[in-house]
Amino acid sequence: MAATEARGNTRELVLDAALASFGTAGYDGTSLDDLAAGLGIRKQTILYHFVSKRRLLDAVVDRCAGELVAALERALAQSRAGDSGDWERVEAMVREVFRLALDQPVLLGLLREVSRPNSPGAVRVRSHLEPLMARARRWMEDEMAAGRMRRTDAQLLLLSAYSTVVGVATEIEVLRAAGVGPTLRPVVQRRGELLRFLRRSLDPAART
Amino acid sequence: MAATEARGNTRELVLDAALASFGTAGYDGTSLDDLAAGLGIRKQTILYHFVSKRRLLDAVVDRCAGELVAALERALAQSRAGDSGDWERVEAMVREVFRLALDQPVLLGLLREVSRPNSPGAVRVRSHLEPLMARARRWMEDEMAAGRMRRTDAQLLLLSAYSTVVGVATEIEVLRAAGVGPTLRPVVQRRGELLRFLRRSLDPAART
DNA sequence: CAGCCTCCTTACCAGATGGTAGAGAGTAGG
DNA sequence: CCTACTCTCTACCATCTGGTAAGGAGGCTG
Repeated sequence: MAATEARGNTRELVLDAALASFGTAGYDGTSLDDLAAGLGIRKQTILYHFVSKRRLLDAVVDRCAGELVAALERALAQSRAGDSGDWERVEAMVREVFRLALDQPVLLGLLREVSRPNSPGAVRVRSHLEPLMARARRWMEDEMAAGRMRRTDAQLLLLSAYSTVVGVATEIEVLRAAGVGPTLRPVVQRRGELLRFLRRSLDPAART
Repeated sequence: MAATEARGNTRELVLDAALASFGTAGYDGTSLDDLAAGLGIRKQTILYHFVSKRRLLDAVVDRCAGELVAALERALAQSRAGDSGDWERVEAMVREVFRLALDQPVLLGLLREVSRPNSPGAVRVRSHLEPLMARARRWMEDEMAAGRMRRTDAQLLLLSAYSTVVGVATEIEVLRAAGVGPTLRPVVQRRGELLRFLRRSLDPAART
């Protein structure tokens, strides 16, 4: 018992620290001992809550994916409220994702770590993202069929957008490594590029 | 003595395997034992040639950086031979880098691994890239001063281009993870985006 | 042959890692 | 008061890690 504050939220604190560590040091580069030491607790406390390191990663991924889904759901609901066109809806989603990423840069770190081919978290992330992707894809294909969207390869477009977001993570880190200070501008630029790319690909009213 | 083929090139074989493993499994995720086992040799043979795991990574990075520099030097020489304008020269360099990346996708894996914040190889890569970047930056700033290039933040532009290349690495992996087959098209697309971006930023003759 | 050098090996180790077993402390309910 | 449950701890372990020490086999040179 730490006797300090933080009574029942050890679990959450561990998740926070794990998210940060997995995102920066990577899964292999994160040791439970170090993680615990950073929190002033013992490694076994972590294992009590999460059973194994692997499951801890899963829990971190689950929580983050939950936040992402919630954010997207919110953006979708809002853009549905106003009778927006397809393009406005797409833009709202993209902006929401970037907002989430800028609010919590650690999320990007995890995303990048987990996008690595042999990452233990990759399958878990996939299981969360796949339904989202499939849903988005179906929607896009319906809109295309209805002539409200320009015809294009929906899956490839979605994956490209996804990679762009992951790429933002690396860009932020590259910039920080190079000693460039506030990283807002390039991120906003990437967002602009992505939006332009999507618009060009999807919006029937956009110039080719 | 393996008694098989491969006499004096054990060193190169180790470098090849290490490049692949560092690029996919990461530095921490690569064990010397596994690396050696994959080559049918003993871990100590690796250590004989490279002294330590860290130095092995350095050697891998050095070799890759050497290839990159050579490729860029070649592209530069060629574009100097013809009396190309600035923009043609920039384009030649970009195309050369992408060509190298497509020829040897493993290079991208390493680049991504080593672009991670706390990566042991990060400093080594920086020491290779910094002179290149500084040189490019000086050149660009000269051209800007002479009015042959549009004025912009040279460093930010270079870092952005760099991130784009690293981003290509993640994109390829994302696509492969999603089961999308030949990854040529999206890569070419990224190259096109980068070239367009650079042209817009640099070429005085380009449309805004 | 002797000596040296290169290359790869076996033998071994200290430290870190993820994980197990079980006890202690606090709290709630009967 | 006793029991049961939750949470954290100490103690311990098997395994894997990068790394050291030393030896053997082959080739070159004196």
